Amino acid sequence: MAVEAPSKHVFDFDDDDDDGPIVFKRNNTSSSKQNQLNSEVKKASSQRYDGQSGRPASDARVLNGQSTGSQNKSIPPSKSPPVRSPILSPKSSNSSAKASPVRSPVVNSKASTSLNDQSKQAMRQNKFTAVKEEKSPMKTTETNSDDDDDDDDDDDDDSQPLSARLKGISSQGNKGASTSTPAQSQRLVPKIEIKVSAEDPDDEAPLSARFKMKSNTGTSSNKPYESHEKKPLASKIQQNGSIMKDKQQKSSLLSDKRPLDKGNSSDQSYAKKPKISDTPTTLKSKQLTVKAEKAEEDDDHIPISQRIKKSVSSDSKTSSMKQKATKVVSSLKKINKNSKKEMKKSKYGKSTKLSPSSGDGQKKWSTLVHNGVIFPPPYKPHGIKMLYDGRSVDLTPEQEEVATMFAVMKDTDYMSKPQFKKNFWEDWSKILGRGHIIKGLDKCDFTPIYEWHLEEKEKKKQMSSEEKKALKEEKLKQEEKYMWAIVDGVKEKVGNFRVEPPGLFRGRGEHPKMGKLKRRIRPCDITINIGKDAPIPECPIPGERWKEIKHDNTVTWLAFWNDPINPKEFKYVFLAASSSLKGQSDKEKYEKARLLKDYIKNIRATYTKNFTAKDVTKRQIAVATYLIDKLALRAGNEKDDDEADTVGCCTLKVGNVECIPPNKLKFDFLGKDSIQYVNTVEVELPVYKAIGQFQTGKSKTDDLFDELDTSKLNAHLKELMPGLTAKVFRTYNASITLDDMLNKETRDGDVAEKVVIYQRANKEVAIICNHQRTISKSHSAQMSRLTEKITELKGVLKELKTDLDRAKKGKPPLKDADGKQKRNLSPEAIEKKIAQTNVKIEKMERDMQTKEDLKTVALGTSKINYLDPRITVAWCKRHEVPIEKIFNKSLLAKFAWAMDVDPDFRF
DNA sequence: CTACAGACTTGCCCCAAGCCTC
DNA sequence: GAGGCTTGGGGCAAGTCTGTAG
Repeated sequence: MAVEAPSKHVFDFDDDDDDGPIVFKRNNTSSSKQNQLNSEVKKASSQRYDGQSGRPASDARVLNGQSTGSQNKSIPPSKSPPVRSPILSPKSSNSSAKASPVRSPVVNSKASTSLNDQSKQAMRQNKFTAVKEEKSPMKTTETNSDDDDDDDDDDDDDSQPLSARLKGISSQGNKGASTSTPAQSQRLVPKIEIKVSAEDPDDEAPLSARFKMKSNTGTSSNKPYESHEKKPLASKIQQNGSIMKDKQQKSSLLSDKRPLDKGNSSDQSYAKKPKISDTPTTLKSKQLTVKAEKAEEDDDHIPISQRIKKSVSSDSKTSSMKQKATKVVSSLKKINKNSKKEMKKSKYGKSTKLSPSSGDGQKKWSTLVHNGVIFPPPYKPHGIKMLYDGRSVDLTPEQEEVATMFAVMKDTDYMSKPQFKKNFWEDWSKILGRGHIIKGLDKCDFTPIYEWHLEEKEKKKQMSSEEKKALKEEKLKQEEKYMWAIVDGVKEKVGNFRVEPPGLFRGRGEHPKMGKLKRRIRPCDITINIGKDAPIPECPIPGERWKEIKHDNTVTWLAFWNDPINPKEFKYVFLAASSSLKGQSDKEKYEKARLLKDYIKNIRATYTKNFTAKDVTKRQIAVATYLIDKLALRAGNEKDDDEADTVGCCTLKVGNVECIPPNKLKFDFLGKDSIQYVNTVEVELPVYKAIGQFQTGKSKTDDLFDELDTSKLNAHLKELMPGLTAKVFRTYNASITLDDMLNKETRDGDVAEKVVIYQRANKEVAIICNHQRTISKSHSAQMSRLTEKITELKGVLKELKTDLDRAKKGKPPLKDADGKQKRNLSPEAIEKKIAQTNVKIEKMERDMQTKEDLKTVALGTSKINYLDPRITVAWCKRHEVPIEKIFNKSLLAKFAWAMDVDPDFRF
């Protein structure tokens, strides 16, 4: 494997999975990004840590945690025990996964969602209302200080998540508002101080720790050989984490490994250079500094409710929990060690920052080694003859291949789409050639091929598990070498190293190109990006060669080819989500969103003021920003005619918005992936009026915001906050909603109950973001089965009650349905049974409700992309919920960078 | 300033595995 | 042990956003 080759010094280490530290290194190391990350990290962690450091206890803890912390942790022996049962984790995952996905191409799922919509609306409405009140903007500006964690600020609702507001409106509105006040007062109290320390037994620590280990092993283990090399960072990390205690040293070593600038760079970051790039940097630096000082105030941003909780709970329980949590997570921490260090530094040094992540043009890596990509096997003709006009037709392998692509899609919705067939025919007929017998699709009968396909599928299914296993291993063996890359000396998983196979284009919605042939990609289509000193990957297809070899370390892709459907576009091969490169940018994304917290008040004030601006563009920007903020709409870039006709905020058409007096707007449009967005919301009157103005004199298909496009909008947003773009609002509102809901609604209870709270918050976010899924085909069957079971149980209950009455009178129970005599039980025993049955019924009814509620809501997308994992990790630590209950294995790997967060972390 | 190229992130669905129930 | 349901991850389409050339 490629990996070994590079081996570079560094590499070797991998073996030990333990070296958790590696991860850190990365962060540090990675040059530009690293910096950023570092900086961010610093913030984030530092914030809490550093920032807090100012603060009493917590800080201390943190610090310790970082460097020493690990030691401390290690101290508690308790840990070890917990570590073990890895098993748990899997289960947990299940639990977490609540919503099961269903598929079926329903476009309008939304309709079904009506309920959701309602709730949404409610929420939103609240928001709106709330918003208005908030207006007092000003603060922000000056405030810029962002802090990472905390900032102070306003207590206003601004900081609050939309959801909060919304809710507030609906029913709960009060909570938010009322609560808030008190909260503030309390907020300072916070946290930590109490942190008592840690003694807690880590027992609980659970899974996460173990998990990590596992995962590592898992990954690595699979591979026979080197556990070392192979292990993904994440795993390493985790392991490290767990191990860490002892290992700190190691970590250091590791860090050393990363020779690249990185390590240093990280330092720099600490140092904080005055930002390079953009504004963001500046901000950041500011933030940092500010933060330090502010520490106390910080919480202002936090929704009151949250604060309250913090303060309150924080005390004893919290602290203890924290400790525990910490421990649990501690393993993870190790990972972060480096980061922590950085943070510390940052504190001191604060300042600098790194360039913003994107770091355009910035160096993303110093050395990059990988093995290129793997191609799908060549087509193997099956020789099954399709029919044309009732007669079997001979096809060349090439013609047959494309015919098979079509035949196999027989039972999909695409077959009912004329556009699909038309495009397919256009491409296939070219391959058939002019004089071919087949003159059109109408007389084609692909059934023989379809049936052959079904048989093949069935054969595969019927293979013995040994055969399946052998096949799997064979595949793994072939792919092994492509699965890993070595970035700056660290082995990282590659995301999509398999070249896309040929097929028919499955565009979503009414895509004009659906059905077109996506031709086979060959080596001569592929550009490889690799380190200068790395060996160029051997072209896996004999006699062919790569299109081009590049050594561009300002980008993260390992390879790309032009999309055969749209040659102007590219298909990239990137590292996996668990890689530190991706982790860094993920973290940066969330830090930016957190930064928005400091500016949001001002931004809202600004757009509110501009609802009535004289200048139309200004007014449109104001209204668009409002919609993006309140409804979490996407920016809405312009699209070409050869793409599906979907819209986002800036591309809304007049017909997509209906004004309903006195001040409601009904939105109905197809958004990304042609998912319908339907929502009726109450808006502030000026917004309502402005929309009306934008609509007058236009036809339904005209642009609502005719003066606007995403670049203008984003340019404006950047004036308000460095680095701010439309999509940041989605991240911000999603994360702050989660943070707020979790903190408001979590109560004492068992883990399962807390998980339900989490799911509910997750669902709220999914609704805000309009993350839908199609209703499972078997949904209604499942529901009726549940209903039946419940009915049955109720029958049982009734019988039991009868038996109970009789038993009390000393009579024997009645015979059962089969006429058999039932066992004679004591009244106590029957009562117990009744109670058990009741519990069962309740649980089933709850499950049913959940299933119904989530039938069109997809929770996964927000979890993966919008919810700052630190919120979840910190909450888990605070409430002693094993992180595995919320994050599955891949999310744990993806969010390795967040595991070490302080339990007090608030978005 | 616009259009386009380029580089990522986000998003839904599919499907093989694993899990659960009977 | 079979069959149905759930899950996790892969696949790849479809967005966002930045930089640059003209």
